[in-house]
Amino acid sequence: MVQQEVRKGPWTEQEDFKLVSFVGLFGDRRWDFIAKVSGLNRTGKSCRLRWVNYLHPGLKRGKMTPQEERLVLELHSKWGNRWSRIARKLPGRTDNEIKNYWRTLMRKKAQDKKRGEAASSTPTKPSSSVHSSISVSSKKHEVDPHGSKKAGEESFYDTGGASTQDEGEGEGEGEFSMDDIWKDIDMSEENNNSFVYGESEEGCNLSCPSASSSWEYCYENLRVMMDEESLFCPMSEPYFYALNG
DNA sequence: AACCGCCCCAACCGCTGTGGT
DNA sequence: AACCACAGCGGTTGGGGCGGT
Repeated sequence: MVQQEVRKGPWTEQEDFKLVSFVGLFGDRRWDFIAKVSGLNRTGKSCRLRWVNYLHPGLKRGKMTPQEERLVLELHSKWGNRWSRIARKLPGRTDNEIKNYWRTLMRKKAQDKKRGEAASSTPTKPSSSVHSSISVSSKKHEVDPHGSKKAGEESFYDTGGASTQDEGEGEGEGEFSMDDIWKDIDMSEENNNSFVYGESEEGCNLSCPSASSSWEYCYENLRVMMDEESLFCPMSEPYFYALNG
């Protein structure tokens, strides 16, 4: 009825603060609910996305390590475009991030290929050499705040490399030829599973860093904001009881 | 200095899966 | 068993920044 128009587009700092605070209160689950009670005129979906892809304290940001790049390639060959699944194996990385990374990588490859064909007489880049490390030294953002990614290795799984085992889900993870990496990841998962703000699901491997300063800063500000503006004080709302009682 | 093109990332959209009633 | 609401996923797009001309 009074329903204001749903906000879209980039999030403001204030919105972020609000969202973070409400997730802190109610956990990272009930997005529709959070969207409503927070007063953000956003959809639950939008809130979730913002949290998962940007605000979650466990996010790494920055360049993918060569290890991560390799892992992405491997996992994609195994599972195809199951980004969220792949993301679960990369602590601190989001499906969106991986998806974007992959997309960029594929585009570069496509371009390289084209160029190679253009210079057909002498194909300079034999893209057939699987796992030859192409260093797509993409000029861009070499030092950008969020960091850029550079390509890992070669291997052509366009976008559904999954064909091999895909649905098998197989979880044949054991026989994966990347034991070291797996161990690494398993360990990091075990170590990071204790995230305070939400009962992250099995998959949510956004590890909680030793309190990222930006996170603390953000949360502190929130408290202040809520004090000063006494934002609808969710504590006093029936919602609070509904959830906690 | 201005313009153009490319690249990256954040965010949206539509569909599917899942749990509750 | 059917329906509904919500969460999650994958695909796609638009904006902004950077480098090159």
